[in-house]
Amino acid sequence: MDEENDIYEGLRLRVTSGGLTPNTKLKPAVLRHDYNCSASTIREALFRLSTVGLVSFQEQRGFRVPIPTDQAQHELTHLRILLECEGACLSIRQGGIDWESRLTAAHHKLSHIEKRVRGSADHTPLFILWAKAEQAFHETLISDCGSDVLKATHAMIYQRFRQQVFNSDKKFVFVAENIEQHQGILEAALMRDEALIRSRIYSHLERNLVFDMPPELPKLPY
Amino acid sequence: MDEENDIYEGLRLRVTSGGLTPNTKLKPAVLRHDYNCSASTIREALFRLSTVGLVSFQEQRGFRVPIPTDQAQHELTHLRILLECEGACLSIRQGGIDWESRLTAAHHKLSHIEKRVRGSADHTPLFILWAKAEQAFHETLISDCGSDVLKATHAMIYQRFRQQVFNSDKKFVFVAENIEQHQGILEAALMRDEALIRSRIYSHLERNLVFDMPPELPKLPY
DNA sequence: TTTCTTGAAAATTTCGTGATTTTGATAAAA
DNA sequence: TTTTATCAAAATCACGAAATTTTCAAGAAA
Repeated sequence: MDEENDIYEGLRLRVTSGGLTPNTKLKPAVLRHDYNCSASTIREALFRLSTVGLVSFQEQRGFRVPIPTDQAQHELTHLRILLECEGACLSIRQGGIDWESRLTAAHHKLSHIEKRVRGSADHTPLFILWAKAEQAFHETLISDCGSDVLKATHAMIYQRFRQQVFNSDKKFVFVAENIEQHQGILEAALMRDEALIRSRIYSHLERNLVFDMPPELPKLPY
Repeated sequence: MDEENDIYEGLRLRVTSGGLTPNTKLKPAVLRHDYNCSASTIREALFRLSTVGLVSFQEQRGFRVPIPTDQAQHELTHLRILLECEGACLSIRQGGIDWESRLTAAHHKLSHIEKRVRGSADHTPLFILWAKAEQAFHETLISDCGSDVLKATHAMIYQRFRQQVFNSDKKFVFVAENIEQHQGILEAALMRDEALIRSRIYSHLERNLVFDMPPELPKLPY
């Protein structure tokens, strides 16, 4: 089980950003050769991935790479907004200098990569790097919310979101506006302005909402 | 795998509302006899349960019934509030007569059981029945939100919440106020009053929040 | 041609076993 | 008394193979 986790991570990477065609069959008997282990071990890892929605599973029909749909993209984006707004606002209230510091650091790394991406014609080679940095930034944003459950739930949704957009036809994973949007989110965090950070997180993710969102929600009761 | 799912469900019921002492070891070699299958099959089901947080797992140390903590209870309650408020408000906007009808039906069932519970001294025999009806009511509440991801996420959190309170010392699973609170939520839904239903969902779950909640959140940006 | 059956090949699920690791009791040392 | 060492019993993990189910191509019937 030392390696079991490596296998899990390896497979996760492949189904989220490995360039696999959606609906591709994932056969334990084949994949075992790539990881030098038995089919059962692969099966177990795939099973775990299916539980979090990263591979689809049908009994007696094996595992497949999930098919991206507009509906799924919308739903995953919606939940990301909900969880990240909540986590960011709680972090603003509870986080200290340490949080600000870690967030600034994460943004610095991300920003550096994004500027390199903007310069180069082909984004592909930098993609893995960028994806890691972007994930780190968004996770740091909610890191001081004080809720492991919220963070774990967000991590699950974020992974599926990343898989969805990477595997969809319109693979415009990187958009130039990201740079200023990430900047804006960082600023709102340092200003400790909850309303502003909500609005900026929403604007940042908005383009992934394929249907109309409900116009406006009233105050939360807490 | 016909039975695999039965085994999964059976084990889920046992760890969530089976009266097992927290931290109890779950040994595949022992449990296999209860389900008439091999240890590997049990292991696989336990693994799936651990992925959603319903059993704890440490490599080379096997599976255990999770230990309830105040922190976990608080976090699970917090997320339930967040997801149910969102799901209920979306259902108010998008749900039709059918939704109202299903919700009324679910409440009717729940209400009937709750009145029986109030009368009897020992709640235990009715508990399974009540738990199912209460889950059905809360799931119906968000059923027309239009997001499978939101519903699946809520289901996961709800299960863990139920396990948490059932396995905690203070096992006051049923409180008399539930009756009027469920009634109040139903009314708010039928009135299509989003602010009111948020407030009532919050009040309903509030007593499970063991720490202070942040005072107030501003408007959401959408 | 289209639809339905047939059956062999392929894939999936379940299972028992051996290798490895942890556990826990007992004894030795500090 | 407290801590450390030892080692047998118990539990966990990975594996390969048997049993079951699905897939799909080729032939029969409509």
